[in-house]
Amino acid sequence: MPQRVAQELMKAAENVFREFLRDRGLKYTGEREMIVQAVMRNPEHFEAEQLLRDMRQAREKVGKATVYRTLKLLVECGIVKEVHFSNKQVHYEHTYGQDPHDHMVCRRCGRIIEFDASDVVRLRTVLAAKKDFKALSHRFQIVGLCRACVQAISIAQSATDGRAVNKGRRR
Amino acid sequence: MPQRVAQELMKAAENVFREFLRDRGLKYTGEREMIVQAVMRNPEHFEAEQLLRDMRQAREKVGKATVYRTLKLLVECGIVKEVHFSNKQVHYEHTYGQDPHDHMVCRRCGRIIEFDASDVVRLRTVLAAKKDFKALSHRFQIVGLCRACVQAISIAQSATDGRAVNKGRRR
DNA sequence: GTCAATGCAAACATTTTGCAACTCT
DNA sequence: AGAGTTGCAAAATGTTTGCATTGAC
Repeated sequence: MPQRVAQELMKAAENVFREFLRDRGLKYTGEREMIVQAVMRNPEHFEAEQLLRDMRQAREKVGKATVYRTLKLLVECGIVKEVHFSNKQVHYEHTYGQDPHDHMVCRRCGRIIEFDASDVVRLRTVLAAKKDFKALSHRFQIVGLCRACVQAISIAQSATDGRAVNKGRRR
Repeated sequence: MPQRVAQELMKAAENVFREFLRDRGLKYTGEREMIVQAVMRNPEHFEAEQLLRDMRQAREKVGKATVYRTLKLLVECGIVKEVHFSNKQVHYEHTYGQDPHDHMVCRRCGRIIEFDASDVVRLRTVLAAKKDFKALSHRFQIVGLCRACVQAISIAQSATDGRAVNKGRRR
């Protein structure tokens, strides 16, 4: 069943992309088709390099430049969104057919937890109004500790209670 | 008067940094001192290269690597915060002695508007609790249009009313 | 047939690192 | 004295670009 849904979503996304391209006089090439498909079958969050690896593993030959160029188009057309977690590379996520959400990022293990964005959307509108600003979108991440890591830390903590900890350590 | 406040803030920041370093067995070198000062006298938001340029203009000789290394320490110690506006390079801002705030970024002219973060802090706590997550900090930006740009656009809009616009354009 | 898209490699921009010389403490 | 720090230049990333060739419409 998820397989079926995924299939339909993928088709739908392909159509959206094709129309988007047609409207601008751009071409729906074989490469672009392969890339939308790869995006849609990739995990929720991915990076450009990862997508490329995935495609090459699937024996789909595309150039790195094409992947970057196409991702840009997919962002413009709203199928994919850029997310900036760390500051190394850009992360992408497919948003097509998904409810708007934002992320909590665990500082310790890197785990990503999604949550519904409607409260944030509500808040952004109120805040923007106060500054005569027109909010169109937002970037929001909550950084902290997931449950497992809170526990892990409190255990480590109690094991060293009363002793000096972490003094003089280097980077 | 702002000069006087700035002086005091700068001293205070220097002290915080010095203590932070001492606590970890690191050294408070001449270079590090120059860098904190440069940071504190720089505009609210800056990039590493900008800081370097600023320091060289002020005849303060430091290596690029040292600037990057020291900025990292300043972030750890809480005097400076990383902000990710675009995705080119990291932006920094000094947060020492400032009220927590977040940013609205105008999509058209790049203008940055700050706003008080307390509502966001409140919201992040509520949201985190629902997911068994412990919020420590957040990144939040509202992307949209500032007043001037909303106006500019609506004027441009009415000037081309009734004509086909922006079809078939390339990148 | 035309205009756009591709792939490659080279260019880029930013940040990090290895290492010998130096400097706080 | 000795651990930590510096600056330089080289390396590493991640992304973009120029251009000759190929392909969609």
